[in-house]
Amino acid sequence: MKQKYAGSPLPAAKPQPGGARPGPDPCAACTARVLSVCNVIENKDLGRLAALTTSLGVEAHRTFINAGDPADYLFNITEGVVKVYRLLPDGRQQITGFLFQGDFLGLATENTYAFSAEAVTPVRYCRFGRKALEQFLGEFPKMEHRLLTIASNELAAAQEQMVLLGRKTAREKLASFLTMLSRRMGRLGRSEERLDLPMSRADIADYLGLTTETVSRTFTQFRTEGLIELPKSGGVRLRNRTALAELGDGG
Amino acid sequence: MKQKYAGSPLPAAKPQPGGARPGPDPCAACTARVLSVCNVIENKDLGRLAALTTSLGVEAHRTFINAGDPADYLFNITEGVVKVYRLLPDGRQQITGFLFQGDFLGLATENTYAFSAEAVTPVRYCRFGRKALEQFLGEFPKMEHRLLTIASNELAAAQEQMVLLGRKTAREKLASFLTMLSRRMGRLGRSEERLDLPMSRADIADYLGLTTETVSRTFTQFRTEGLIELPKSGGVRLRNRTALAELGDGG
DNA sequence: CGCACACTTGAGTAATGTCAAAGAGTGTGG
DNA sequence: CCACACTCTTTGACATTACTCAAGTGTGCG
Repeated sequence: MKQKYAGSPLPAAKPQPGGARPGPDPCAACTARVLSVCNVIENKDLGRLAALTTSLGVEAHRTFINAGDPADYLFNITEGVVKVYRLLPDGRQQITGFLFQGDFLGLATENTYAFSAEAVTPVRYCRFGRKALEQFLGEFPKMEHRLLTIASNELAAAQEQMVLLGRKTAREKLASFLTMLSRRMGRLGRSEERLDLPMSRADIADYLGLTTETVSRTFTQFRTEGLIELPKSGGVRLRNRTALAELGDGG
Repeated sequence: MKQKYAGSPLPAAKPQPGGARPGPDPCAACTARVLSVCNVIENKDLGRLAALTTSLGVEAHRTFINAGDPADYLFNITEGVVKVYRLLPDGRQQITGFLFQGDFLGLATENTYAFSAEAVTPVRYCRFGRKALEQFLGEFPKMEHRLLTIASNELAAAQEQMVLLGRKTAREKLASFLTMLSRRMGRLGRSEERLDLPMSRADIADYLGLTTETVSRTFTQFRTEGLIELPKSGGVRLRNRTALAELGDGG
């Protein structure tokens, strides 16, 4: 199996970059805090937040939210990559987003989740009880305000993705995807040129509304055209980010 | 021109169902209030809300939000149908949503709008200054909470639309659209069987990621199969809503 | 009455999907 | 240590859905 992360055991409490560390006040030590919803809570109140939080790890390929399950928790990804998706009855899948360090997950107005979420790599997250978090939000309106900002951002991203799915060609879709990922990694302080691509071709296809074959062929096209390199070690190197960004914008 | 609403003049202050009426406390008289974000504000505070509000009307086919413009206002649709859309540089259009009575519009985190909005029929809306509304939200956290609920609902709808755009066939897309519209009209207390379809075939196509021709052909198919009727007077009658709903769900 | 516009229908095309097979990397067990 | 099995990816041949281009129909408005 080529799968880089399959079955790798995930130590329950191993301190790692971006992970919430165990201890009396894990939130204070959380290296993902600056990236996340928690950054609006002052140090003196972090203990309160920590009290609602459980830090958990899941191995790659484990589904930790199932569509239809009671929506009892909200999540904050502290490490790893998550895919959020919906299924049609016959198994067709649409991935609605990939989540990274600092991303928030679980906003729902129904009593059950309308989506599923699966770890693409080994993942660590903080889990909040819904009821408890709602009470906390009542006391800290700053956090509710922050959540509204996050939701607004996601809404804008969702609209952008609708343009991609409804109106872009396969080439434009893949170029958009690589550009988005590159910018995302930049914001996380990682390389914008050399991307890991932890998700499979099938996942990329299910995110872009294509098939694996079309994704693969388009990668090959881009390589042939000198836009990217596909090292044997995996991942992708963007050789011409400007051209990719323009192509992705339909220019 | 078949266009039912083109150029029809819109009296600036004519009282009409769902419209905010002029007067000392227009919000108190607003028949769209129960449907909208404003329903969390108690009667005694409605005057405060009314003070930030301007009730305006636009004629059909007028664009009242332009992508790229400063995001100085938020909107609450009180009457009519609005399309929200994004454009690619070469003119390809993706409609991200149709808005009806009571719908809220304008959440944005950037300083400029990332989308455009155009009246499909004559439209009336309440307009809030962004700064003023933000201050108001600080005083009425209930309203901020309500906005978060609205944003969460929209997020769920956006994910549903991504499934449609990325994974459904033309038939499934149109069936989903008709079903969604039918349920929407039901919630507004209108007929779920007899739909107006104020938007053009081109708009429907731009919403579903199709062309007008494909939308037209699929309508004809549905009519041939006895799923719908297409009266000369316009609109559509759903003859088998159950079958349409199943088709739309990919069942 | 006739133009303008939206909608429908038809014919042919192109982009992407489907089906099939081969290549490549990784882990397992002999 | 090597061979096998497994999965992911790539590539090829072909099929199909939906798009493009084009013409024709219908309706409202000037």
